Amino acid sequence: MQQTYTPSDIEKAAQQYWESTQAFKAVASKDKPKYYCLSMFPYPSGKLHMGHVRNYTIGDVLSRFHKMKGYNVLQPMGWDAFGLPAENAAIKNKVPPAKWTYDNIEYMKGQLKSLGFAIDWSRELATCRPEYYKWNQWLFLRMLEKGIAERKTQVVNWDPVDQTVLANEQVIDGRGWRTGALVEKREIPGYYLKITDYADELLKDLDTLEGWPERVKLMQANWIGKSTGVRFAFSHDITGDDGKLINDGQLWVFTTRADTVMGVTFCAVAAEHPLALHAAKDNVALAAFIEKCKHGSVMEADMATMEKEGLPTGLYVTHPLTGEQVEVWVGNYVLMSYGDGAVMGVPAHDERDFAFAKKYDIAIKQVIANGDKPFSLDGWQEWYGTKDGICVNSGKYDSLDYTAAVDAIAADLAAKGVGEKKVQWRLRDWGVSRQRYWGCPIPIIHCDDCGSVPVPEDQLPVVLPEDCVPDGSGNPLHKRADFINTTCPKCGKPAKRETDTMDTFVDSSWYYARYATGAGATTMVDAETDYWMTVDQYIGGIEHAILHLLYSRFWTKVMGDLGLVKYREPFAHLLTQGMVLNNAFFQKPEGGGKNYFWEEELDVQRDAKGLITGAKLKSDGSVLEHELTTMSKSKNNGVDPQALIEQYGADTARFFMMFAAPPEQTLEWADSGVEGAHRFLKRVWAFGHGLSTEAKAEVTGSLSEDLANARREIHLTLKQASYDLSKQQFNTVASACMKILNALEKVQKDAAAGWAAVAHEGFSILLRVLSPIAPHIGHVLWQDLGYGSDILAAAWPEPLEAALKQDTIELMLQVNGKLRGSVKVAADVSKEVIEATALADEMALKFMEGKAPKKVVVVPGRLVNIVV
RNA sequence: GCCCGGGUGGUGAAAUUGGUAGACACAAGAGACUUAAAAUCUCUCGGCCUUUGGCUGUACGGGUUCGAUUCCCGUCCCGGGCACCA
Repeated sequence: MQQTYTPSDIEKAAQQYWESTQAFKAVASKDKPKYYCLSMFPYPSGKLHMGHVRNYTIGDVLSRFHKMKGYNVLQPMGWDAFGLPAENAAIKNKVPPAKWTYDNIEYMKGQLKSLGFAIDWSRELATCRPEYYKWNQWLFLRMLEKGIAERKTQVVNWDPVDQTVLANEQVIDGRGWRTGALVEKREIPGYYLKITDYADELLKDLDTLEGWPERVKLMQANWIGKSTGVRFAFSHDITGDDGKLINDGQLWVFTTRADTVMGVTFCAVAAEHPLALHAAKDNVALAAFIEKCKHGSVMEADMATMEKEGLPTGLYVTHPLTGEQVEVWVGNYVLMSYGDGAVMGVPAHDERDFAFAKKYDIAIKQVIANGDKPFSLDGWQEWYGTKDGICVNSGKYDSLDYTAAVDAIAADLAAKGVGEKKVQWRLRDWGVSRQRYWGCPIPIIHCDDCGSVPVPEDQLPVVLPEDCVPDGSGNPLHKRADFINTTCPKCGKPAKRETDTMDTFVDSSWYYARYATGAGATTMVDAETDYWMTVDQYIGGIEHAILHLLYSRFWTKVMGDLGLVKYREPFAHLLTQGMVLNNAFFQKPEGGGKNYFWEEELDVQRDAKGLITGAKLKSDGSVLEHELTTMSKSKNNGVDPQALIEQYGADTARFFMMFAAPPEQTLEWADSGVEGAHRFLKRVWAFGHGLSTEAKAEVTGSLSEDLANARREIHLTLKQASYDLSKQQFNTVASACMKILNALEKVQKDAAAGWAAVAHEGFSILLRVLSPIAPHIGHVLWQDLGYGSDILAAAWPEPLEAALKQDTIELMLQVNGKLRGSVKVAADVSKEVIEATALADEMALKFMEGKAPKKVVVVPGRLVNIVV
């Protein structure tokens, strides 16, 4: 074997071996338990970044570990290939999104292959291929039939200059990212999937997901947001132009605080609410305010932080319990699309209403008391808003607590026929229509006579033309007569195709099932899918904790209800990988937004601790701001792993990435430890080279103390590493590899008889623990040292009790909880003997200062604490 | 603003989830080898002090406990998500 460690040769040889033996081709088989290990597929943005390397190395370590444990492993890979960045690239470079995407896929696939991942490439898919998205369309049509999909109106960001719908990401400080024009809210028709019909099951089934992190389940539960409240109506006799009562003379609201209904002093409605529009007809100021509300953001974060503003309508409604007249206001914080587009205002017991009432001088009426805490109008107190209190100033409801008051008030409202208890979900239906070109066409044909007609199944897929070049204004499909013009499937007259495409979350909601179908499947899923599903281990970024994972769970349940699959949940175990962060440098140009620059374009100043104190553009010296954020194409801060792979090899890149931090932890990227990882692999190689000429033998008989200690250290470390692997804590598995090598190197080669046996035993353990992380060097050394032909077929090592055995153990000695020394005792000694030994210890006596022990705490195998 | 995480040496981190704080590394410093450099190897490395010893120390302030990085309450800071980025 070669004397020097040359990753390029080693990695080529190992990869050729895997390729020629089809080592990672997954074949359904009942002989072994199956292990479906899935990493979230990448968006083909151009190059891999460190987040990808982290994600896929984690998946690969788990895949290879399970292969060695005797599982039938499936690890597939594919491309989340539709999306906005391809259109942005098209605008910039005048290249069709399809070409850009396919070129990126080809390059990134090469990068993934060079990292030596144990992927079954025969199952590769790209969501922009008709043979894949055909089934999006097919399932969408099934959902339409079942009433799970429906057409209604949606609110979008509209750029009036480009005449284009903007994604939230493209709205910067209320303006279009390219035009700088003030963005308007606009209502347009679109398709929704009724995920709210599944809210209950999506919430309940979280309890069955034992392999999911608690925090993700908690986030999903909060997102679904089940709350029980009361929906009730204020009455009015306001008539519209047609002479009829607006909304049948009822203003409906929903509240989770029905116990405070007696404290209502105003109502607030959304700017688009019929009462608001009615009042605005002869109120210029109100009309202007409503117009202004149209320019607000549709994003929840903006809604929650913006200044709450409102205007009175001059209209009054009647309180259903008190009969009092309550004024209706228009509030910029009330959403028409949420509930009934109206809310009750209880300033005394809702922080937002309190601020609103103070600002506009609306009455504040206390109806909840907490002990004898004084209620003051001066400032908001935390307790005003809590549910622990009793009703006051509430007539017959006085002295009731929260639960009793809600029950009584709900009953009275129900008796009058103007209200009822209602379960309310925070979760909203999933709007899937996108006014964008590079996505899966929605299979609908619009006919002047027949309306919206589903495309017949035998005409699927509706194929997206791949040669369009978007220019940023409107959807380029509108200019494609060959795509748009068709005939109505119902009446045969000329008709137009829907040009909206589907949300890319649709594509990623079921790809895991498609990987598992057999080659050449003629249905969406097949019998082989049943063998592989569910996914045993899913790995991906924590940023997907809610949306993608919730949509996938929903999609699975829909497929289940359509009889396509038997499982109700797609992912048994979930590992949420921490994000890889890097500094991003930007300037804020006039008109808002952020312009990002690559660090190479800048001079970055740092203080003695390495913290960034400032950054200037090399070209003109202008000053930049910086933030620590996720690596992404749009922020010009992604670190391409290619240079690392070329300089040090894939094994170093993988090993370093695993060593740098535990997988779930956020990682601030710095390559300062890469050298160390590489040095370690060089030492592994050198040790293997030295050992390759030593005869192999079983460890027998008694060993010298040094050898026995080294062997115990190795087996102890192995035990810890196996435990760490079960916890999916790979950074300490990597350091375990280093500890084993340190132990092996520490004993002199000629120290004693039996050295070679211990060294071979230890080194073969090292290679097996190391190989899931650094598979190339593991594979080649395993062969070169003659341990076997394929390390993947080798059994996972088990620590030997004989090697771990110890006669005496050392316990830490504490006096009053402070470390004062240690005591050595026989390993099998009783608590009483330990106590006696400790109390007789010189250091113990010194720090007891002659006082009698009050208590002696003995923790077996760890410590003894004398309390005086 | 709301929901979910995180904060430990100069740096990345570890601590078998209440039991020796800083394993394993990186960086730095000193030394060995070398004509020299690289590579490699050895040693030192949280802070303070009166240094074969002691005090102190896990963002900050309290609490529970024989014992707290770990559990509880409060505060500050950082990251993720907030429904059209993926």
